[in-house]
Amino acid sequence: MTESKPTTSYDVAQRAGVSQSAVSRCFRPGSSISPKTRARVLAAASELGYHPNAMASGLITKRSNLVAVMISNLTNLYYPEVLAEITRRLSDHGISVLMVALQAESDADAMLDQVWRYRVDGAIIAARLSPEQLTYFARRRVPVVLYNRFGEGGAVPSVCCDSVGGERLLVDQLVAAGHSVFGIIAGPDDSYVSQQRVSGAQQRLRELGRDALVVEGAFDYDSGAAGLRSLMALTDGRLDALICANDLMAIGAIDCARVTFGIDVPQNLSIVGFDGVAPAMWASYRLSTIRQPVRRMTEAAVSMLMERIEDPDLPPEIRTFSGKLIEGESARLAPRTGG
Amino acid sequence: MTESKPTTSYDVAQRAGVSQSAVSRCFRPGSSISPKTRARVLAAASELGYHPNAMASGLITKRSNLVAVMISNLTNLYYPEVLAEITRRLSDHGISVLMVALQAESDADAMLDQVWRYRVDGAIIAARLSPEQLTYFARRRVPVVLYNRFGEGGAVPSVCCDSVGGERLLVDQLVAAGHSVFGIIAGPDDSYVSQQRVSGAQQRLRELGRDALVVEGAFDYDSGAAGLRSLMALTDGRLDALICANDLMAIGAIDCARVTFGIDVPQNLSIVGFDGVAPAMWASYRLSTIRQPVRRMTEAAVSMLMERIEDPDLPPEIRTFSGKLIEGESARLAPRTGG
DNA sequence: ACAGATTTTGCATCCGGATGCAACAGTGCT
DNA sequence: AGCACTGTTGCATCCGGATGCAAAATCTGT
Repeated sequence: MTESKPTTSYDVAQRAGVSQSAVSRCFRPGSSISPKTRARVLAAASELGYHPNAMASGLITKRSNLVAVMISNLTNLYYPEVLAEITRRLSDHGISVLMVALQAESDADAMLDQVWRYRVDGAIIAARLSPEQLTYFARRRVPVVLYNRFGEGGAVPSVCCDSVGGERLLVDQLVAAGHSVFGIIAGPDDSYVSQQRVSGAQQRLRELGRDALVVEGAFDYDSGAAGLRSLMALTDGRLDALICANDLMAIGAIDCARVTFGIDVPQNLSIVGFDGVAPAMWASYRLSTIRQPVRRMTEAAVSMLMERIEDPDLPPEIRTFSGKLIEGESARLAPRTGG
Repeated sequence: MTESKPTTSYDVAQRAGVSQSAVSRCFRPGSSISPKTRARVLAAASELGYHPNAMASGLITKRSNLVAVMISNLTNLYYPEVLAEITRRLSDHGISVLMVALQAESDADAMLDQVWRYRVDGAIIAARLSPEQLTYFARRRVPVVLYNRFGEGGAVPSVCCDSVGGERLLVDQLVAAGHSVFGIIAGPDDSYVSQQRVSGAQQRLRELGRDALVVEGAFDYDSGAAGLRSLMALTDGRLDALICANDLMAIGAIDCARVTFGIDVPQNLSIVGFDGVAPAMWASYRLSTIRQPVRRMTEAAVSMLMERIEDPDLPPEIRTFSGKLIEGESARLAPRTGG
């Protein structure tokens, strides 16, 4: 038994003996429909396997109920969780996700073309877009929430984890525990998160009268290892505290320290990361890091977006969340106060 | 300068001094348009920032250019790469991804409702759906490709990595290397992949006159550790070869072996996994495993789907890919022939 | 320059649901 | 019964592009 032609609201209307309008109103919350008619229509609909056509309704209501979620490097361990959370929360609002996975910066325009064609109601962006691309959203009045990014001098709503505060926390602990030779492995230098984390750490180190060598990484495992090798060379092996701009590089550095240099972490070298991804908690690493409150951040991102879809004129807002220090065992930290 | 009202093909037509039909034909490959008109239209379109409305065109062509990608546990380390690959490949075909992240089995129906509403042209499914849900796709004539699943007795097109063959390879090597007490940590027992992997391993062990204890896991890190503890208890610590149904459990088991039991892996216990996820290659693990050819598999999934979108009457087809043995260092394997 | 072949163009209509408006039914009250 | 009022319903129309068809424009060959 194959339903060859898809059922429309007219089919349902005919079967239920009502007008097409009535069917439409049944599936549209807030419309005026008598319980009796509603029941008849819903019965007919389920017999026919009817599902309202989102394209037709989007066409006339100008609401696609689609939100673009743009993520640059999905393989970053941190983002899958974010994506899953966001998708789930949006679907609670009856909204589906148009997935946009960006590889290089280059293909962003081609991907954005898709976004425009589908007339998404909004976008959550965890990818690097150019200022022009961002303002284009504004020009088209498509609400946007940036995730761990910062755009247009604060004119774009964003949800961030407090990188500066997190790094200060880590630095305080490392300094208090008596470390002396500091190294930092940054992320790609066009990354806002990396800039924040690195400068947060540097600033606090300076405040405490310390200094740090910085090398650039790429937020991935290999560059953590490579970064450590560079820093070991630069410090003649005297490095004793390593701050990595994310967990993945910290993990790469830990492995490299142990395997390549035979260094005991944290006895002879403290390594800290940032993010709180799942592998950071694994027994081989027990990374000392700052865990981003993903649940609260995604919830904020989604609710900020929904508010702006309802009222596009809401002023931009930047919500910053504090990360939680995970003591772990990859760094010698100051003994807990009152512990 | 805010474009308050979105531009339509009529606006572009007016500006270019042509009819709306001409504009439409400019954006539809294969339509008859003179180069001169085309240029005029494209100029006007770009001046106005025009993007065809995918909902309007989908409504009339009955092609949404949307494909649902359904993934159950995004946090599984293996799927993000699959998702990124699939998204990229689909977008090469001008198709966007409607992301469906399933948490529990329970909410599948609610999520599917979204899928039906958007009249997706097809679906790639890496999630457990009920037979009814799967046949519903067929009834609605929406082509589907399963990813590492098996449906309806082979009546649904699928792309799989050869679990049985992979496990045989691993077992052969483990047996040849002289292991004697085998344990298996399975995945959830409703997982097709787990069934295949476990029975593949068991079958080959039996052929070689060996036997294995099996405990159930959940495809995650913790259940790898828990599984190892169970097996150690069951074997009085004599376990010397552990086959895990995926890498993540193998990693959990390695950590548990080293940290909880102080066992040297692979000297006193060989552990193998399956998938070839990124962390499996990390220096702390160097997991001996079977790497799924993700690129080739996603390419196959996408092209199989595209073919069936063009011609929905193509017969089902199951394409199985062989994984590649990664020797790693988490298991003592047979010396390579000819090595 | 002209008939005929070919391409380009515009017109009108369609896709499937949403909604303002007017007609209609049902309710409560005098 | 009559009237005002709230609650339902159907009609007609609209959203924005796609496309069959016929008219118009361009090209071909002589």
